[in-house]
Amino acid sequence: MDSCTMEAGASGADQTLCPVARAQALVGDRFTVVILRELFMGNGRFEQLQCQADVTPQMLATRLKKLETLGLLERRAYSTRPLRHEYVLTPMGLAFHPVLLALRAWGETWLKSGEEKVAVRYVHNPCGADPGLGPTCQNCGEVMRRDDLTSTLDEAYAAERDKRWADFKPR
Amino acid sequence: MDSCTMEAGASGADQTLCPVARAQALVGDRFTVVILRELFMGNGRFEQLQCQADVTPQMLATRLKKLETLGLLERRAYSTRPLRHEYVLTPMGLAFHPVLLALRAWGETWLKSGEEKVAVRYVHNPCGADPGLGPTCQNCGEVMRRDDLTSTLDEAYAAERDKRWADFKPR
DNA sequence: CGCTCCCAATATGAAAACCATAGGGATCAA
DNA sequence: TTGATCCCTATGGTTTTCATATTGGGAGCG
Repeated sequence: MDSCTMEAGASGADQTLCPVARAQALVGDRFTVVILRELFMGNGRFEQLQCQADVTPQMLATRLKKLETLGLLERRAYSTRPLRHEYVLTPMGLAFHPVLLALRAWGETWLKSGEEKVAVRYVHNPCGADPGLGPTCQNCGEVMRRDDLTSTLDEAYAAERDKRWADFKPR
Repeated sequence: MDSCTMEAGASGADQTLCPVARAQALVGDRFTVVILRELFMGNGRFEQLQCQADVTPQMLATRLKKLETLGLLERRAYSTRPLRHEYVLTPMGLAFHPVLLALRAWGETWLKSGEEKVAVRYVHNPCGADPGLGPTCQNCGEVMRRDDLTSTLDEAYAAERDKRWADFKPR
């Protein structure tokens, strides 16, 4: 195993008192956040992650091990006979959701041409309305909690994902 | 200039419809987020950034150029005669604050030994109380907006930063 | 058994990113 | 002139990441 990839931040990022720097030392690379996004979307299988996060299997294996070691996710067997595992977020991993929500809001606001629609639309279950980009529901004002949200992919984004999977696994 | 460092996400991260992946393609490396943190703290000078973010000058220069190109910050002359610049966040950069807030909350919650105090304590100006880890003020319930917050560094964290600066610039 | 498919990784060598260190140009103070 | 400060660039070696191919266990099938 490549040791350096597994370490947090080499120099002193894991010793600083700054929580942002600490978090960044764990999560600050090109893949981890996107992998977490997939896990939040319910894709926990190796192949799916590799496809949708656009990661090489090596990087994926390394990241998953790291995240498991850190306690953000755990392996769970979804099939015993051909022993197969999927990756599931732990409470620590689930607690990361607000970061993704904030990143989504920023990306939707600043990184899109006006043409495009919101990639993932939510329904805020308690009030039944679209909560917007958050962090609070624009309709009822409550904080957007993951448990209270139902998500729907925009048609174009769903198509993009389907295509990726189709190209990844040619029939 | 090394071309690859400047590009977003190589393969297709800037073409995906997912705002998280897009944001991650810009910001997803070991330095950028910490640099942004420093800018939010008001440290806009090259040397300070280099010291507090623990980055080599080369990486820092590259990242600053990238962030300027992307529109998150701009160079501003703070001295004309020995022409010196500092780096200041634009609206697009300022809009990134919720992400740092979410990262801070996660880091404070999951990445600290119980011993340590909160590294940065806020006062929520409208209500005068400590808003907690957010995203809404635990006292008055309003969303934590950067403009409404006054920050104080914990003594230990302030000492850590002072020491870094002292070691960086030996008297 | 012999063959193939599926899924989850690993191996390997090449390419890119990154780091440590040193240096350079501009200004100013002594 | 000498030294000091600040911002940034250059060089060369180390580490990480990528692209591609391959392994290995188990199942299904003839």
